[in-house]
Amino acid sequence: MKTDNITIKDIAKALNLSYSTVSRALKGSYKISEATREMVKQYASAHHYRPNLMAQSLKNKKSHCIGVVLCSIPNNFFAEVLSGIESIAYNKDYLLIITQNLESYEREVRNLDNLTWRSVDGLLVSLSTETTDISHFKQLHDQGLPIVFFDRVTDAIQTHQVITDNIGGAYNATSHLIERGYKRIATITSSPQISITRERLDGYKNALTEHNIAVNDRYIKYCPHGGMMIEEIESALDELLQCPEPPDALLTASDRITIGACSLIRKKGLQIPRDIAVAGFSNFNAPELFDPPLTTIRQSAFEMGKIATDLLIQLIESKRPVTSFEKKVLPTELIVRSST
Amino acid sequence: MKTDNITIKDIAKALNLSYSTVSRALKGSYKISEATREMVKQYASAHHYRPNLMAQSLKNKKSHCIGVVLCSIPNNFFAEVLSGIESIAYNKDYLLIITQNLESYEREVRNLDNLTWRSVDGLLVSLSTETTDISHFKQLHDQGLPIVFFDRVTDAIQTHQVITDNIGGAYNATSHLIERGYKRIATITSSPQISITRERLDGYKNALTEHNIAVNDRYIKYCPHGGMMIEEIESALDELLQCPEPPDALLTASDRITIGACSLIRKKGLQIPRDIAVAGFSNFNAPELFDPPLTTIRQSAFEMGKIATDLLIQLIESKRPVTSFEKKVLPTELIVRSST
DNA sequence: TTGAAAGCGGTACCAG
DNA sequence: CTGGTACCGCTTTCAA
Repeated sequence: MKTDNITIKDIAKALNLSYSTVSRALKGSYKISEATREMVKQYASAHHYRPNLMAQSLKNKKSHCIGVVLCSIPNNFFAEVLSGIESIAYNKDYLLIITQNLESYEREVRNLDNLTWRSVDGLLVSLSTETTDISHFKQLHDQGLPIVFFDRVTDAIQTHQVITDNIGGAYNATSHLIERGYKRIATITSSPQISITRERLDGYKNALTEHNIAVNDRYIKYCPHGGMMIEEIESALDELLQCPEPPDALLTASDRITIGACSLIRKKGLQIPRDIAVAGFSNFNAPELFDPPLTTIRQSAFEMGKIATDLLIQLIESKRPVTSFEKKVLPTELIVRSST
Repeated sequence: MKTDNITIKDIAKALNLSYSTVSRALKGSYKISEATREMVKQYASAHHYRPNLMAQSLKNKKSHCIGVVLCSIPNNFFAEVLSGIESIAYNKDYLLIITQNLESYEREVRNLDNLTWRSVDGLLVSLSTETTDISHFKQLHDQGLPIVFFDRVTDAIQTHQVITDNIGGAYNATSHLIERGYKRIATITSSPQISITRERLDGYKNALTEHNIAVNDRYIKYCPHGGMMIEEIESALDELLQCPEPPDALLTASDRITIGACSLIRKKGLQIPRDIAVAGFSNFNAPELFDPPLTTIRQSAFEMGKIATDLLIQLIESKRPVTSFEKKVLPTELIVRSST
């Protein structure tokens, strides 16, 4: 099976050295003569020596694995993040274990359990929409497992965070709608408990308030499962449309909600933007092909994955305990098209 | 670090048994008295015993890891496949190592090298558009590494394959275009060397021939990188439009090509389907929102991931060498919308 | 600077 | 049915 790799013992025998000498030479230890180190290294590379990672893991209690916790792989935004994660992880020779929880708290817990069993060296986490109790993460973190949160984060655990400028993104989009002349701007957003919802809502409210428009709670609708089920988007939309003064513009707070809402609006025979304008957070790769071309708030998803992974690997490989943590905030880009 | 798991030795000490007895009891070996087996199992579950996977791997030379080789994670089709792979792998307690090669042969080889170093138990492979020489896979396969190919496959290695009914999908779409009255049907497809290109082209040609339309080679354009670079789509499209008799309909053979072509057609000020009709392979989740709503050939991507993973795990866990291999062909669904 | 040996956590063979 | 022990491949004390 596999390539029958040569081991340290083979090298030792061939060179008439002890195992330990070979091991030290390969790691470039200082307590080794230049000559033997060179000899060993030469022999090793000539014979394509590759350390057995399982043996190393067993010994060092380091698996060189990173666990990824997120809701759904085929979600455009997360797929792009994953691509960024992969690009860094692979260059630094970390292996990825990817789990998806489909916005279920229960699956998140179960996946986490599995990941720790696999003894990952660190965790990249974006919380599920259902998650409020984060003790499963807290416990691991307290035991010393490095964690970096991205996108949907929590302040209850002291560690690095990489997020989008959700406040700014929502603020800009809402301001844009206001400047376009829309008066009754509603929003359909994700579940109330996750960070991105709070922040996007803040940006939305800030923009309204600054423009002297009263925030109307009837114009704010939540999708407990982040739009994973189309029904929750539909009922949110229906409630909005049945308002005495139905909204003339809509800010949608995620890929799934944006697409779902557009699709439903069309099904109801309404026209965008004539009947209702739509601007949404979305990382679709072709929003200009939509009918009408969609005004989107685009996030730096690939970048987010790269930065989070970089930070995590720093944590994992740091010799001394890290005590100061960063909160990286990535810019959004508002791309105005004819849906608004 | 991590949960300080209890080991077999701890159990042995606590119960005054030998390591081997405990080990056997846990694996449900027959040569163990009912009484001790029960006792051990009880103690183990009471103390949350979890076998150390690294130790097991080292001993058994099985990593319980599956390596995935594909071109790009954020590609809709592959993201869906991945989701299917994850769903099976996770249930069967396999870990995924995902690599992307961005359609580069060189990266594919390098990734593969890394995967084998990681000593994966098996491989799920979809070839890059650049790949013609598959000796890197062949060598591993000859050494006994289980491999299942999906989507972009090769017949040069005797193993399971899971593919889309590309011939049928392209045939149906082309026939549909013919029936709609289009006379000059062109196709922009992926690189000539990969299986899906050949098959989709066959389906396209079959449909034309059956309807007594001559196959015109000037109407067949390739994208060597599967449309990864927009320039290759653009030059393909330009050449088509500059034909003496430019096509009145276009069959696009992948997600990226479909989106890219639509986008370029629009940029050129042409209208779909008035100036040129478009039907394409695509797993976008909202083709009905496009302008115009897009006629698509949808593949069973999630299903493909599930089946491929199932087959691979069967291969991995099979006691006796497997000699008969399956070629699973998954149906496509032609969804007619107004772009044709 | 080098070598011998213990041990990481399991598994499996050989005795009894 | 159970215990003892060698070993998977590598790292790391402890001696020399």
